[in-house]
Amino acid sequence: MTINLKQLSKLLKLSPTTVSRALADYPDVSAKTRARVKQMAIQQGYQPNPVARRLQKGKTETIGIVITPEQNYFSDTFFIDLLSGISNQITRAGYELILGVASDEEHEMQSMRRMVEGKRVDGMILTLIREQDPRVGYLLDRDFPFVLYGRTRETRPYAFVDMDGKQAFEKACTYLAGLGHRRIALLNGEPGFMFPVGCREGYESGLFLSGLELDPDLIREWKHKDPSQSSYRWTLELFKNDNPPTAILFQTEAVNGIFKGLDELDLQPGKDVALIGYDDLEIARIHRPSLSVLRPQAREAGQRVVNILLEVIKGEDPGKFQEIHQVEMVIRETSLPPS
Amino acid sequence: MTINLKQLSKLLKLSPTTVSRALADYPDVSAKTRARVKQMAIQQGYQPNPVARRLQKGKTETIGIVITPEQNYFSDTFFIDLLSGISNQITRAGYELILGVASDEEHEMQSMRRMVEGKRVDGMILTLIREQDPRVGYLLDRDFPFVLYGRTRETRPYAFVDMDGKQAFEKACTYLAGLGHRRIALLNGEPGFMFPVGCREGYESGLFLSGLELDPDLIREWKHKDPSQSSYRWTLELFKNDNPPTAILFQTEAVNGIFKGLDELDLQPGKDVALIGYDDLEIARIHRPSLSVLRPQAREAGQRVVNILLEVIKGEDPGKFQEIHQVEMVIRETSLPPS
DNA sequence: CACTTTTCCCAAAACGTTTTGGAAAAAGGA
DNA sequence: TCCTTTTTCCAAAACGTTTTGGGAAAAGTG
Repeated sequence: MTINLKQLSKLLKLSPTTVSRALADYPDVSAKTRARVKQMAIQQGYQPNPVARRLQKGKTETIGIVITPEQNYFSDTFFIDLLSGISNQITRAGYELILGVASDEEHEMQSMRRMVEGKRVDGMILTLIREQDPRVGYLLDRDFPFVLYGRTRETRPYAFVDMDGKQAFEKACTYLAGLGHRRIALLNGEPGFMFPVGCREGYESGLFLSGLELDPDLIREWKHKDPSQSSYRWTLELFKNDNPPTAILFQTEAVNGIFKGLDELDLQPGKDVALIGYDDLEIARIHRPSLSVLRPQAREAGQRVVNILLEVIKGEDPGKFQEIHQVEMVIRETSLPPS
Repeated sequence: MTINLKQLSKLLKLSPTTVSRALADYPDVSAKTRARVKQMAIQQGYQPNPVARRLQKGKTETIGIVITPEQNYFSDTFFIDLLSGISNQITRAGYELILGVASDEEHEMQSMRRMVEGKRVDGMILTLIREQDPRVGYLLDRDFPFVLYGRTRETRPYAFVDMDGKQAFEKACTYLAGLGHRRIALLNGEPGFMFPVGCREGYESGLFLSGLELDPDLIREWKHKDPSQSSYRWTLELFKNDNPPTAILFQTEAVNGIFKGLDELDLQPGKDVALIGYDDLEIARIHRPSLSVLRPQAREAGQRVVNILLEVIKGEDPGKFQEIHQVEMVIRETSLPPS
């Protein structure tokens, strides 16, 4: 069916060596034959067999990622944007992306080990990072290239691309305080993961900068397994408070539960309670009133993750690549002053 | 770092041939040495280099899939369930899943061609199938193994796993008619794709079986690019009708727009208008009133797709594998009799 | 015991590239 | 013209497996 290096070289009356080197633009093949080779290669539709090249080069030209749908509530756009950016750059580099789907933490590790120890990938991309993440230690221990989308508690240097959740929540919090809100609640992500840590820091820092007191009653976490239900219940509890909040910060994934809770309490989103979510999901744009959000640039982040990983695979020092991306705030209709 | 076949065989004082054959359970190696080899392999953590094996075997042991997030509104659970079933079986077979992410139809084809012509995969899985789908012709023309999740208009035999949309919508339609509904609307998927064809057939057949007239005013399509907005606008239009419907059938992806439209019209879902969606997304379960749905078993379908593809790769006749899976109906709170 | 069959193992080839280490031919320098 | 340098090409090795095609030793058969 498709042509071979040997067959191609026979056609050209050249050695496979020369053909290979011509295609790779080595200087020791004359411009004339190089052109001749390239033309014939195109004409014959020659493409080097990637498996053979991988064997010879000792590289798989492949990058692995493991997703955990059960834990990571699959926000319609966020993760797909990230994946899209990742895939984009990987293809551009002539690499392959292999995907593992795991149901829980244990299978996640198992799937990753299969890729790493089975020599199936040159590098790993990690998402949904925990505060103590065994994957990071594992990869550092065997000096295997990887990049985190997120951060973890680890003293050894490693490469990561993270969204500045702290800055984002600080910005949202001071913005609301600037509007006159004095009671601002935080519905944070599940404990154990790293991202909510930054969110909380930003929230506390925002309160502090605005001269507001921290009230532990206004902070709670929702569960990955059941974002809507857990946030719904919390919303109801929240307003049993003698001194209920006038604004809520949260991750947009949990918005359905909050809407439902507010609806039940006859509170109008935006009017009676200001809302700012993290992640610009579709629901945020189509809901009436439309939801003010913090918008991370997931696609760009995905591209950076890959570019960095390729550098690390080349042997660059991972510690050099530690990026924290700013998050923009999009003001829509749910961030009004208190009534 | 990790051990080699040659190194392992040296350790065992055997030839690489024998070690390889021992591990592959060939009968021409004695039980004793086979046990010895296996034990040592485990002890040394030997794993055959997949790239080398692939070269020798002339198989990539890899399956490709291309997703198009822009077109395929990524329902939180449906596609992930499918992917999860796919990944599951692929891993079990010792294969790899490589993922392409394309932004549109053109890139979708391009990404697939890269996998096929670049000899990067042994087979392809296709989703989101169009009525006239160039991918199918392309793959049939070069006799390349593939399985469709869905169907297309193509006379040559090919393997597919499809959900019985016709049966599902017929069931939902007759159920609603049985409750006394006489005006049942259909908000269908985007034309050009194959799935909505079956939905419409089922809808029409359901009307017919219930002795109801078909009213073209009650049928419309939403857009993949913008499910909520398009369904929202249609909902508003629908009830401008002199003789508005008392029930709506639709794909759950479009539910947000419908809810929004009904809310604006002061119509209560379930009470004033019965609703049955296709796909059991999270929103269906958490919404109050909870949404009655048609529930395809995406995970099982994904597993079947892979098992079939592996058979086709082995050389089995694709025409033998044409499966249509039944879809169950889950009655919740939005399918009451008309008031 | 001589012959055949079975058991157990292995050397060499093959998969399709890229890299290594020249070598022949052409060009340049005196 | 002879020697050196540059240009241009290539044979052979290597990557790590599996498969092919035996071959020697052990076991069975008469």
